[in-house]
Amino acid sequence: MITMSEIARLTNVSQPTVSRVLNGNPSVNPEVRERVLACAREHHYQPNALAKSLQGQPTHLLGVLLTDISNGFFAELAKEIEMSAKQAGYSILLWNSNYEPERERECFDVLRRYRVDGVIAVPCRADDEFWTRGTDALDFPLVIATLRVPGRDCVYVDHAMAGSQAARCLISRGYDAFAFAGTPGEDKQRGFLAELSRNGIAPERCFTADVSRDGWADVLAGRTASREERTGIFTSNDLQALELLNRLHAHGVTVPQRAGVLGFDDIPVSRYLTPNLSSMRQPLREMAAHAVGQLVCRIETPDRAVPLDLPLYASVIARESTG
Amino acid sequence: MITMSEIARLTNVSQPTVSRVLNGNPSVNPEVRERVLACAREHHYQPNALAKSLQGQPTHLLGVLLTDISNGFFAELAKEIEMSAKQAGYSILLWNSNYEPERERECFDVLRRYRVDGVIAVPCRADDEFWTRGTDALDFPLVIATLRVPGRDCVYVDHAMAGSQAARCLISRGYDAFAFAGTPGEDKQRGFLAELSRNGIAPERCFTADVSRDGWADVLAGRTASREERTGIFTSNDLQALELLNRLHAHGVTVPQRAGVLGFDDIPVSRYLTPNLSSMRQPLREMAAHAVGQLVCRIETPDRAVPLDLPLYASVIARESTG
DNA sequence: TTGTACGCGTTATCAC
DNA sequence: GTGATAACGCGTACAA
Repeated sequence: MITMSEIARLTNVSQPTVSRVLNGNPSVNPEVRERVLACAREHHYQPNALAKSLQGQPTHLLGVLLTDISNGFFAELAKEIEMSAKQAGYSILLWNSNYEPERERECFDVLRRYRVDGVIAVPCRADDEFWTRGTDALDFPLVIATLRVPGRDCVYVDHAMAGSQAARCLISRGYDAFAFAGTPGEDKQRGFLAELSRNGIAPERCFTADVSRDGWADVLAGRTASREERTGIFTSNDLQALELLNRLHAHGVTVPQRAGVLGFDDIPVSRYLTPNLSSMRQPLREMAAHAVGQLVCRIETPDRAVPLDLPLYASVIARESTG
Repeated sequence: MITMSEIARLTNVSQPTVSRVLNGNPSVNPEVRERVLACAREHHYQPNALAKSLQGQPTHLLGVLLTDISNGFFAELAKEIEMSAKQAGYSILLWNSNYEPERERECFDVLRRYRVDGVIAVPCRADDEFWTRGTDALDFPLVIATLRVPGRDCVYVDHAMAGSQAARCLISRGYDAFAFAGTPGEDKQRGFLAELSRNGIAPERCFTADVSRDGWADVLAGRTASREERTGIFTSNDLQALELLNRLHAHGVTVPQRAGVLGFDDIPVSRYLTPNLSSMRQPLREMAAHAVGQLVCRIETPDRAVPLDLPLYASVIARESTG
């Protein structure tokens, strides 16, 4: 790959002059400028970004640490991040943790080696001290996406609020029994139960299916089939909703008549199902744009940057499965 | 971020000695070694990968150019590539072309700036001269994934063969009318028709629905509903299959009794549908492993590298939708 | 075993 | 307007 010195040699000028030309410095003889530019074009010159960064210049590299990019949700997020970053002039170094905390640390070592200007991360767990210790001397700004980590810059969807919206949706559709499928204790469940409570429905009347247990969908479907009431079910993500629809069908429970199902994430296939799956959409593009924006702000104008703790809101996409 | 020179200063040795310690060169006084290592650990030293590469050392960066990572198929591919690359000691610079050829060229400029050691690419179109001109002086080895580009290293699934397998599957299930949904002229269609032909079924008897036309699924479903025969339908990807299942349902066509549906890509949701969607699975992991392997071989042992043009084969995953 | 000197490609600071 | 020159962090001769 051709270098500035090489162009200088070929055009009989000094290397700094080449640098001036290529960086648009006006104080260069027009003739020389043309000669140099022509030579650079001819040889497809591209500046060595690595050498630049040796002089303390930014690398224009952003590390993006995800748990699992094969998950459609994170894949979409990655795409939005990549697009926002590209627009801001940054390239993406991608890393999957596969939900293994050790991988996360490994990632940081590697990203430091490449002197990335900043990192956007989706931690495996928000409560890991690796992420929470805000005082840790990091070599670059870090923005957390999809999770709230107090004391750090973060953009995330308010899952408790989402749970609450889900409850309101199911209540308004006339369901009179309720169930939640997900991980007991998670924010979506808390919000869901709280909203039911506010509407005079005791939390005990809401059955929770722990999706980490095999056969949870079968159990929940069976339970739904055996009851008189119409059950409104909120699942923690769309794949779980699909599995549940499948089991409900097997148990002869009609959707949305006997049971309503509301998923989460609004994966692309939702709209093609029979019945179409109602779901909740996270504002992915906004999340990505805010994350990149905050990161770039921290990088380029650190003094003007202010801490960011930005909850965004999911929205209900009502289709057939909730009537 | 601490540098070797800085460690040298703190430990009262010269910078090259630090270099020797950190690179495991044995000819260093054990005491000095300990002192240096301790200092390095204390300050979380990480070598500057960029400075290394300035001396002609590899960057250990691989460019990965995809059309659209938000597509579940490419997301999975990206994950497998990332895993293989990580194992081989490389990191990933990710870029989406969004199916825009100009973006592809842009990508190459950027990747050259970062002096990536090699690139794995999924071109928008295999016939673009940008990809086919094998003589183009590239600055790094390039491996094409998912598409065959004659004269270049490539790993891909044989789509014509896949079409043929699809036909055999549907024939064996007793369907006696056939349809293909996809882009007219694509390899899968060619293979599908050829295999039907070999089994005494004239290509004219196979209806092709052009998925680029709005309402194709409705048309195909209507046509299927109006016929006596049981129709075996092969779709170019699973999302199309989902849309079709939806329309077939609307037209009262029972699956798999009156129509069989075989998708392509085997996206994760397939198994949760009612009926479960039969599909064809591409060997993603193998494709990624071969691509990375070939690339690493070209990078690290260029003399031993031989051209690669490797067709892989998709396999039918028979579920309920084909009976 | 250790230190000195140099070069990689670039930017920046000087003189001229 | 232009060309020396130093500096960035590192590896590698070579010298001691």
